[in-house]
Amino acid sequence: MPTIREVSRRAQVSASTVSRVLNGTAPVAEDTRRRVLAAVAELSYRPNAFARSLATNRSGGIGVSVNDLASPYYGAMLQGIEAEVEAAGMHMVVSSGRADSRKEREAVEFLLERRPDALIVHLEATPDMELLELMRSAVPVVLIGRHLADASERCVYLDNENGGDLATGYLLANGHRRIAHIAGPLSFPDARARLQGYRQALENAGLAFDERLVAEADFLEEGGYRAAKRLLARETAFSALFSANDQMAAGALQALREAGINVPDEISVMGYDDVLFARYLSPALTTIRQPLVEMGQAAARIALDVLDGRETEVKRKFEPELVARESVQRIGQTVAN
Amino acid sequence: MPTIREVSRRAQVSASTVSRVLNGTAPVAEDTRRRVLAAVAELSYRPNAFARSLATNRSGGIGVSVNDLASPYYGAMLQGIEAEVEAAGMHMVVSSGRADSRKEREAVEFLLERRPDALIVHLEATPDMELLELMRSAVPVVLIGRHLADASERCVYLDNENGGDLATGYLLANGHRRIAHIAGPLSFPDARARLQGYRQALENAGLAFDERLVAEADFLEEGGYRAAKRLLARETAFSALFSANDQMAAGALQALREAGINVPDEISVMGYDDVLFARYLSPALTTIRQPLVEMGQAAARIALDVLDGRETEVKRKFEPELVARESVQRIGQTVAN
DNA sequence: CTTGCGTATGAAACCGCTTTCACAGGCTGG
DNA sequence: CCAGCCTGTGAAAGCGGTTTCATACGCAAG
Repeated sequence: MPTIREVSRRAQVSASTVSRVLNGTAPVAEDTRRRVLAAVAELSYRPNAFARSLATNRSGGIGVSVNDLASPYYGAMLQGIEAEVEAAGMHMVVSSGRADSRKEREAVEFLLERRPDALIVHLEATPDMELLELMRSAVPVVLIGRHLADASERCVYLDNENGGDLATGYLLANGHRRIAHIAGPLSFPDARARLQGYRQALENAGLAFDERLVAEADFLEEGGYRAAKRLLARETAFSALFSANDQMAAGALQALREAGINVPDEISVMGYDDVLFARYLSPALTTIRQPLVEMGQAAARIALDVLDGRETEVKRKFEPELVARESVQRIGQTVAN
Repeated sequence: MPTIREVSRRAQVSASTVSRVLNGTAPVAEDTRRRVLAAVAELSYRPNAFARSLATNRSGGIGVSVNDLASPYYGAMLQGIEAEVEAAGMHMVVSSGRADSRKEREAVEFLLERRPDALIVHLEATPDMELLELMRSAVPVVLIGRHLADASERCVYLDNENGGDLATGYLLANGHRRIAHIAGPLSFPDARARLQGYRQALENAGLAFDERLVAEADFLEEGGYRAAKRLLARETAFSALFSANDQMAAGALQALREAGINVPDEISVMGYDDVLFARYLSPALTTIRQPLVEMGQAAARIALDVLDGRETEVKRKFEPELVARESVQRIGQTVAN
């Protein structure tokens, strides 16, 4: 591996000059500049990233923590983050927190040790207080998928309460009155907000909240499957089911199928997130779209803006959007097959 | 941020000693050791990762390149890699190559610039020659999901030909004779091998290969959907459809549904990969399982072993396994609903 | 013809760690 | 009793960049 000094010797200049040419930090005579570039090419020189980091105190890395690398939900976010980060010539260091407060803390610690220039985190299990403390640390932190009133300008989030309301409202508009809900882990703000939106919509429609219609699960397929079974076992009739995310909805669909219940003829099902596979479920899942890729991009853009000391004007609050497909149907109606 | 020198002053020792305590690179008297540790704690000192990297020429990072961060396929692999890499106290720098030979090259270049200690790459579009050249470079490279005869010990892969054969054989065993195939991009070795396995199985069964039964697509849902439509439009009857991956199978399922064709009563569908959502499709997808998480782990383990100069004894070649669910049915039979 | 300024460049300090080398002191074995 | 060897420690030399500071040069202004 050639060093900057070797390049400088070959180009008959000092190391400083090579550095200046490469970084454009000071004017260099056109002639010198060409010699340097030629030497760089001939030796196929690559600056040593460590040395550069040490000198500049910049790693060029953005630490990213999400819950689960294998989930389509986080995958979409990562994709958005990656696009922006790499466009800025930086890279992502990713680690997952597995939705456990201790593990989340470890993941953040882990990333911080690598001295990233900024952190983009999706932390669900970490309490607000701890989050605020983290955000006071030296490295800029952007929160994704969560809103903290005290750090609003560093949060990219979706109005989940509105989303829950939208989902439930759509079911109500289709004539449903007995609407079950599979909630996410209620220790997560997202899950609570969606549940809250659900209650809100019921209330607005003059319907009483019935906790026998609610089952808490874990945002995973298997959990949704089991939650649906529990709901069914309670023998509290319902004509529609709103799941707090698509993954659980997929599980629920399976549980209903196994129980010989036709969706949407007998029970309508509503998801949340609009992950990629939602449209390929059968029936294609009606759901609430979260613009995950865009949210990832926004988070990255904010982080980069903060790093460069720019005042950021990126959109932070995203609105949920209903995506009507086949799994919800007007009550009483039956689709001809 | 305290430096090692501040710690050393506080503990009344030299910086060397602090370094030795922290890294365990040389024996240190128990008493000194305690003083150092105390000073570290009091100052909440964290070694500067850049300086350390510069001195040791080790970044502690493993570069990982996959095609698509949002796909369940790569997500599972990443998960496996992450587990091993973090257990070894290292981190992942990830970048995606988007299955395009130029972009793949860029992604690798990008990672190499960050001086990772090793590279784990899933490169589909890059030609063998270029791959071999990459593997001759200074940093250890592990190939995942692809086999190069000339670098076998650095490849973690699945026997895809066998997988294609297994899938097709299962359909044959269920009495199917007219079996269509949605292939992946034939520029990818994986896709070619699966197609080859398909031909192989047909041949073994004494059936002629009929290219009208094969449609090439892109490994994505949408592509599978369109490929299935094309196949249907050809009016070449078939009773079973083998898709080279689950994502395309999901799309195909949708196309068949739209065409009013019942799966599996009229046409059986076979996937490949067993990604998470496969079981939640309707009908639940019968598929070929690729142990993606394990393969990711194996790749990481090999990389770490090479780094430590250990002779690795990790399994490299994985065997496909059939997962029978509901989308394939014995020909002529009809499941009671 | 000075003076002064702007431009282009080099020397050297510095970033914070690891590691080599030297050495002191206490033991061991011949 | 002394040579030789451990064990524990410090000083200093890197690692390979960036950046500050000084300087040389050319040219315009006085």
